[in-house]
Amino acid sequence: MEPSSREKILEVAEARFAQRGFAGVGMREVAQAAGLGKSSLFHHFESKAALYVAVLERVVERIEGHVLPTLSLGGNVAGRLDAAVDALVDSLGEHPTTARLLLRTLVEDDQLGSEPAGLVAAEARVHSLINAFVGLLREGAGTNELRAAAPAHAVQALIGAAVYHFASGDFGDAVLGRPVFSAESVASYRHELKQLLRSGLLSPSRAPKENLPS
Amino acid sequence: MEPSSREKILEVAEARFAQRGFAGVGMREVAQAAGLGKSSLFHHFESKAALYVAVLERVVERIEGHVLPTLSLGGNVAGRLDAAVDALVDSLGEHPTTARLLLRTLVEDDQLGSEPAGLVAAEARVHSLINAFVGLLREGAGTNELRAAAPAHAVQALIGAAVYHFASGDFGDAVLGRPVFSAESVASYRHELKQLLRSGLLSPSRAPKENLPS
DNA sequence: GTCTATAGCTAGATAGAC
DNA sequence: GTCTATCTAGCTATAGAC
Repeated sequence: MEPSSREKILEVAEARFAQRGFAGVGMREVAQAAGLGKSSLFHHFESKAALYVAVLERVVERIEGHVLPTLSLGGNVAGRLDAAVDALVDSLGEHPTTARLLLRTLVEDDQLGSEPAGLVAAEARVHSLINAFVGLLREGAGTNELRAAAPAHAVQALIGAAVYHFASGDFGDAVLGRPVFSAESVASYRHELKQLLRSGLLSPSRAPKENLPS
Repeated sequence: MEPSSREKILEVAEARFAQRGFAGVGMREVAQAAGLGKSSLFHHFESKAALYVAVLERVVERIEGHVLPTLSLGGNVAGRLDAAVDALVDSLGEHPTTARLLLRTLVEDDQLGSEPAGLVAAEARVHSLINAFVGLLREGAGTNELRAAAPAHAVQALIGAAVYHFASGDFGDAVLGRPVFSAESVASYRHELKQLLRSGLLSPSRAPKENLPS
């Protein structure tokens, strides 16, 4: 079946908001790309800010759909962390605009004047996901399965590594020498990120004590 | 001595571009914050895009000022990587808008219509810095000092972890429970990021072989 | 649910006095 | 080097016919 107008609008709006941000996109442009007149767009979404929030909610749902199920798994912390990281990477690697929109939410304040209904809720859901990662690391540190790191800092690094990579567009393609969103690249990054979290970069043969200065 | 108009403009423009992006900031707003009329601003910068490029150039210089000197150091790869990561973190932690502007450059395409002079050059300088990190990791993999990772993917993770953290604003403050840019937080993150790159998250006592599934 | 028409405003940029 | 005044074009949003 062909998509409803509402779905078509969300689709093109997501692509454009991801590329140029809230302020950089006009309602006229979105309407045209969706094959509608501008006024018809305001029939489906009462304001530009409401459209943005609707786009953001879809993105958050996409990520939650992957990550939430992994949080109720059993097993040791390392295994659950692996599963959660896999899910996060998959959710970002699956759709080329997810990471960019998430990053904008994390990094930009304001943008939409006079916070519209739903924005705070969407941000809270992102916060909740982040807190799940922090809790996991804290648990691992408590049971001594992970080293006594600063869990909040490690989670910041993890989020940055995961989200930035899939938001890096042309820059990322140039660094990799191939498309970030190719199936092989996504699989490689999933592996590489878990490996980095597990045991860093040093060769196992030289790991880790003899390289620690003090 | 008090700052020239040009310096004052660059200062306020950087703060606003970092917060809301190129399209989200008006010349009127910048002028007012700099204590000038809008037309005076166009006397100093021939267009909004030219102003943005000037802001970006300052940011790139700030990062180069920290990182470039570390690239000519001697010693083993792990030591040089530590020095480069320290420099990167310091350059981002020193000024609260550096990371956000760098992130926008890495993540956003287009924005400024019909690329103004200097933009391509600034992007090339960022590329060159990234390539230095890739080269360092490649060298370490060649001498077996680092495990045979995918250097490009590892660098993507490193950049994301470093840049995102200092761009994460209120979200980062909430995750940490204290300001991202406090002196202690910057020092902690510098340490944590190096530690993560060196040996990951697992406890040294359980590291790394016995946790690898295959 | 889609359209045309338009209101009301702000944007980037320019002209020219001082 | 700063200003006021102005141009053109874009914006979000609304009114109301069909």
